[in-house]
Amino acid sequence: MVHPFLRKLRHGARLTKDNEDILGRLVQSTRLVGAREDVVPFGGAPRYLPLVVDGWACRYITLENGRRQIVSLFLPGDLCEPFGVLPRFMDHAIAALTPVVIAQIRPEAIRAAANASPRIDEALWWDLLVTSAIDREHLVSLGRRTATERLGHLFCELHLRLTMIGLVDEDEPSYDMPVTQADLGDLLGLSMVHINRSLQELRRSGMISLRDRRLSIRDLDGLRELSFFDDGYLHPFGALSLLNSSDVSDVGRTSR
Amino acid sequence: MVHPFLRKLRHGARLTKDNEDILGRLVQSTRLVGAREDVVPFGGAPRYLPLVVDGWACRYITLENGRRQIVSLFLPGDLCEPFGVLPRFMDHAIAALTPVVIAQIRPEAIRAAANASPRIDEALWWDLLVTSAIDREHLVSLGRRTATERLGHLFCELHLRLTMIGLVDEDEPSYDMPVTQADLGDLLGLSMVHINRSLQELRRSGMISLRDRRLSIRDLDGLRELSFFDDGYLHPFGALSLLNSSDVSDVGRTSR
DNA sequence: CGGGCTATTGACGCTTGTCAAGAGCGGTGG
DNA sequence: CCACCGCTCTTGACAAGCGTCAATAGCCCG
Repeated sequence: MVHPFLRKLRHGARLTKDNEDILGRLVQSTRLVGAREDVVPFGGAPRYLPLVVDGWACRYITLENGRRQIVSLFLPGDLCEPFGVLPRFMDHAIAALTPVVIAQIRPEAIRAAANASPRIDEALWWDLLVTSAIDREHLVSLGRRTATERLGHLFCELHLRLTMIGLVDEDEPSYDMPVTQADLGDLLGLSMVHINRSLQELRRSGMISLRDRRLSIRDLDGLRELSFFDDGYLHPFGALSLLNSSDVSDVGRTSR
Repeated sequence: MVHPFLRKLRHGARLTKDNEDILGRLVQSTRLVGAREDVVPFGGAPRYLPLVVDGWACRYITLENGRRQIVSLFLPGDLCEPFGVLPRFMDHAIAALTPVVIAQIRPEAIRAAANASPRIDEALWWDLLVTSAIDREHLVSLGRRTATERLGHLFCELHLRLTMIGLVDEDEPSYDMPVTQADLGDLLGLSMVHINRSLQELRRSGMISLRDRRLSIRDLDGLRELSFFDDGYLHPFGALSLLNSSDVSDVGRTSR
């Protein structure tokens, strides 16, 4: 049972056994948070960096009129704030979407780990870059994709992110999607009703099936095309060039 | 004439003269990019971190069907990528919205600067946090704000960001807004036509005036209320608590 | 058996997009 | 000097996407 944090960071740098020991020690102190509870409330000054060990969480912002927007989705292995610093004031909140196990990391410790090894440093910066890229694609979805495109794009992204941490059943790819349609609405900037209708459209067209919080992708290529999904932003094979980690052969990618 | 990069970072940490010298040396190598040209193209592996010295730039992503979304807006003093690393593959592009002067920074140099002084380190991480927060609010706009709210929020944000670098005329606050309505559409996830109509609505209601690429804010409080603008996310008085930079008295803020 | 949460469906209306045309303006070349 | 071009802004008419309101059904759990 490899820790999801390690599973993910392995995609960002070639970690040695030693590196993984150091990283593993960072995530030992954990606590449980119930579904729909805040992991870190709005406005506070957190004392630890939260990292999701198990379950799904999110970052959200609530407007004064009650409208809520989920800004980021956190899966197992995801660090909820940039490593290395603690915000002095939370301009957003972190909440559990399902019951979650949260590891609490001290920023001094994670910085020390980065300083201890260039590969850890590389992995952590890679993670920061990928996290930013995910948020950017999310923003593009809200700005320029239709409802079904947003859903399709999300499902493709989750397929990749969950694959990275070994949570996808690969023949007829399927994975658990333990969130309500209301949550999906808040995530994708749509109403719950419209999410429901768009999901049905995706089902009718044979792209997906979704029952009992389990998503099966029936036509991955179709879904990718429909939603303009290009996996380049997830940098599946490393993204940094500060270090010369040589062995990065070229990866076939859309070039425009 | 203080460099806008310094003007901005002063809001993030108490920089000494020495600190500022170090930072000033980072931004000495510059080049010019014409309006509408790419500063860094999609797909490339940049060799420098771009920083805007003068003019306005943006980060954008184009979908395969031609729709464009501007993801971030860069003003003078803005670093266009997280400090400390170079992406090995650009999943987006950086473009000039007006003619811009770009400083080219080597990531090793900026990391060395961060290591040379805790205050520089603090300022750079503060900048990273503020930049992320701006992107998050942008995402909230696209997801949960109407057209006029998005415009109002943008104008409030620009008012603050431009104030930080001394580009706002403060009696009847006004500033230059050198972008086309089409650009605003791509930034706010709307059509150019709808931007035009929404701008007129803001004019008619006496919130703003906008002529010859100059924006005047007639009713700042009204604009803030209308667009659910809360300046907390810009962390105007420092945002980190890694270092004990003591003298941060409490700042009055909306508490939820 | 009843309450609460989630998913579903229908009817209706508003926000926003699309298409198209025209006006204003600065630059350029004959 | 004027005609022409290209860019931006503006306006109108219409259509489409999505939100809101409301009602119902299914399910789990007490």
